[in-house]
Amino acid sequence: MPELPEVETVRRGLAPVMVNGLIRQVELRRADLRFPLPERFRERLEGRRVASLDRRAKYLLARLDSAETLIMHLGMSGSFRVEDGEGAAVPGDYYHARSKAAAHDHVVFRFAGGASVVYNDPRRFGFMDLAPAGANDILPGLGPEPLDPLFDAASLARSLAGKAAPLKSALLDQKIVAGLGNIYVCEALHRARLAPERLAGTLATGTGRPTAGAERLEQAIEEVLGEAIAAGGSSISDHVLADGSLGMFQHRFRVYDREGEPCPREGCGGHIGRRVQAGRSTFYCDRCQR
DNA sequence: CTGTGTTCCTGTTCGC
DNA sequence: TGCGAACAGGAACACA
Repeated sequence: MPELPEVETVRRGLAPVMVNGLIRQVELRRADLRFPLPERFRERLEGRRVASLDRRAKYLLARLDSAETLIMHLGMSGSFRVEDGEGAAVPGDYYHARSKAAAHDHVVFRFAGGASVVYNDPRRFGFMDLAPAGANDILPGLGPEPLDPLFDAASLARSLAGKAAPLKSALLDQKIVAGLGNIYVCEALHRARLAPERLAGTLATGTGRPTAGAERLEQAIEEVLGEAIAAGGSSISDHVLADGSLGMFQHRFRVYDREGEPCPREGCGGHIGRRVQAGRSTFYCDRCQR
């Protein structure tokens, strides 16, 4: 489920509970998620205080006062919710979250003071790991953060230079830009008026100067991610905020899951098509994306 | 090295 | 209504 905006939304929801919180107890309801949980997972967490909760790409990183880092990835269907001491949710539209909960609650972090953070993940594509103290390059191979000022059209064009892969595949590649998934790649390409099957290398030039297409794409990525974060992410089926409420950006999709509808671009007159690329559905306007 | 296809798992939706 | 097939936001891995 979650791409960068959803993970960032989750981070903001969890931060008030987790940051400076003391992990009193960890309950594991199974020994593995997508991968086995790391050695001595409970022992390394219990009694530790969370110094900060960061996000890198689609990963949540809880820095502990032991200098270890708890790495969490939500996979396709993972979500967190916050409960108070009695097992009821903090205020919010909890009903939605509750209906899916319980059966797939895999990990519970209980904090001193009574709040709990519960990880739920029906498909179990998510995972958690602990990076030891002093580990450098905790998440190797990830490309730039798209909302980092260092990410600009020139660096994007450089990353795409020489690539024979279609833009759709290239943007899903976390080494090129970190944090985009199927939805936001489709949305960014539409905003940039670039066809998903266009070859990535065509956005670079020999001179190192970015093309107009690369400029538009970089702008579109920043814009769509920023708007999505402001809307609390997109709730397709699983994404909920930590208080159980829903993200709203799914109502603002221009192409994703809109096959057959008219292109929302003013004066375009095209229609939204769907095709499978790299095994995933790609939605695009058949007229204004080139 | 590059790019594509498969796979992990469960739940929901769609067509007959 | 019931049932099987297709499909779903990710990413590691195998393979050509």
